Amino acid sequence: MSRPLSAAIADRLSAQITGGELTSGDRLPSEADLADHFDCSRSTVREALKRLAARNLIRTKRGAGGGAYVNRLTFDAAVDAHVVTSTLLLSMNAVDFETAAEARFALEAACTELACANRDQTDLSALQAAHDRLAAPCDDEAFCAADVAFHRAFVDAARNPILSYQLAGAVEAMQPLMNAITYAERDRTEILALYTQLTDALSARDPNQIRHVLRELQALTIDLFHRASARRKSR
Amino acid sequence: MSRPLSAAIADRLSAQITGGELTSGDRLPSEADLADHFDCSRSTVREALKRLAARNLIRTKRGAGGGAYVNRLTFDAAVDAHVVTSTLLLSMNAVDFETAAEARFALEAACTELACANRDQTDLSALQAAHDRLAAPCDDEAFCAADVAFHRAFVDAARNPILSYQLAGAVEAMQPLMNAITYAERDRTEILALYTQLTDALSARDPNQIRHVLRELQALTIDLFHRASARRKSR
DNA sequence: GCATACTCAAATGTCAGACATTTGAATGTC
DNA sequence: GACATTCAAATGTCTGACATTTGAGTATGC
Repeated sequence: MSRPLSAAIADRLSAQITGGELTSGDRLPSEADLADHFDCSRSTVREALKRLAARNLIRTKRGAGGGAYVNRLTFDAAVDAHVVTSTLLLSMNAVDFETAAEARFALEAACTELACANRDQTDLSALQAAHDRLAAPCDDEAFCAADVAFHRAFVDAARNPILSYQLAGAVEAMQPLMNAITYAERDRTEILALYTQLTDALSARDPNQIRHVLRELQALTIDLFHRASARRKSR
Repeated sequence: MSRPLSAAIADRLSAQITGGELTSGDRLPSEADLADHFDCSRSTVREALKRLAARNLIRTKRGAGGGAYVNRLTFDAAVDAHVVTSTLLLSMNAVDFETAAEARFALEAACTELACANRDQTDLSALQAAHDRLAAPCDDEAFCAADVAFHRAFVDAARNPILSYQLAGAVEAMQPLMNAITYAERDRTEILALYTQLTDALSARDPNQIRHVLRELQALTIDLFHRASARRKSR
């Protein structure tokens, strides 16, 4: 029995869902029925169902009319999963900082044109609000959270949910790495100045200026990182 | 008991892994020990472990010296997960084609600069190979596979694994939607001509030309889609 | 001394049956 | 018609058992 039965059952059910045979809102048979159908015990079926639940493919309800229902995958849930995976990937694979920063800013630059074309007054407000929180005196954790909010506000300005979803992974997964910088480097005025320029450029719908600021931001980020690691090494 | 115990246990273990308390290669206690520690039955622990396994956080081995080991998340596994999630997200949320295409080509454009800077002879060969497979007479499925290979070769030319990982979701998740086009639209010469231009532009390290071709590709893709759906409606 | 075969114990994988708990729906009462 | 009661269908959990896998130690044969 090389492959556990519970995994095989999970695969078959999962294929039915991803393949469209079972669609959002459908109810799976009860655990007892599934056990009967797959000719195994209820525990085995349960383990299979837990695998699906962990991947957000189903949700289970107790009581009468309960059971396992095919989940509609929401953007929020997908973003969460993507962020977790990306973070883990970075932390487990010794990706060097410059590669990560390069990817991050390249992806962010991908939003430039669309953000200029589609940005709204609410986007500018969100950007400004995040900027204000960054400028106010705050602890490192709050600063980082506001930093993420700033970048997400920029991405969201493109008004393309797919793009926002894809980039959330890149932006938020960098957070632990960025933390290493801001925790060490207390002088945040340089970053803030560039953020101001970015906000202004988006307000003016000036893609070239945005690209310019992003390049500078990337250079500054990498520079800060090198300064931080040099200081760490010298101790 | 609002939240199932098995889910709570899964959360706690998962937090230990993502939080770095348990790192790649570490062995979790045996199911019996965990059951003892969490003061619950072995079945409940098992359901929690299956949840972790489904998310690729652990792998389990049977026999002596077996048990649950913290998995090292590989790029391949992360890409797979990302593609599945992205595909599901698109199929379950009635995203209109133009939004998806817009996101896809914006992301692809994000690779332009890096691809021009870092592209290698092997990248050009991979691109050419995919192009050849596209040009040869082949069935729709093979055409689509080669199409994906072409786009991934372009992305990989940026030589940034993080970027490749992020974009795999966008490129492959579009596949089902693209299928709808190529299956209907047999004339592939237009696409192939643009692909040739893209290959040449990358060979010449000409970012402006690449951006131009990508814009044309996006326009063509959307146009093909409209033609296909108009034809579908007229029947 | 070395290779092979055997045994053993520690784990996970599976099963069967039981009970607890939740919850919507049917039913009954006023 | 509004409210309380009962019921049955599910999931959630527990217990104990057995099957299976597998590495490590041990014995055997040469």
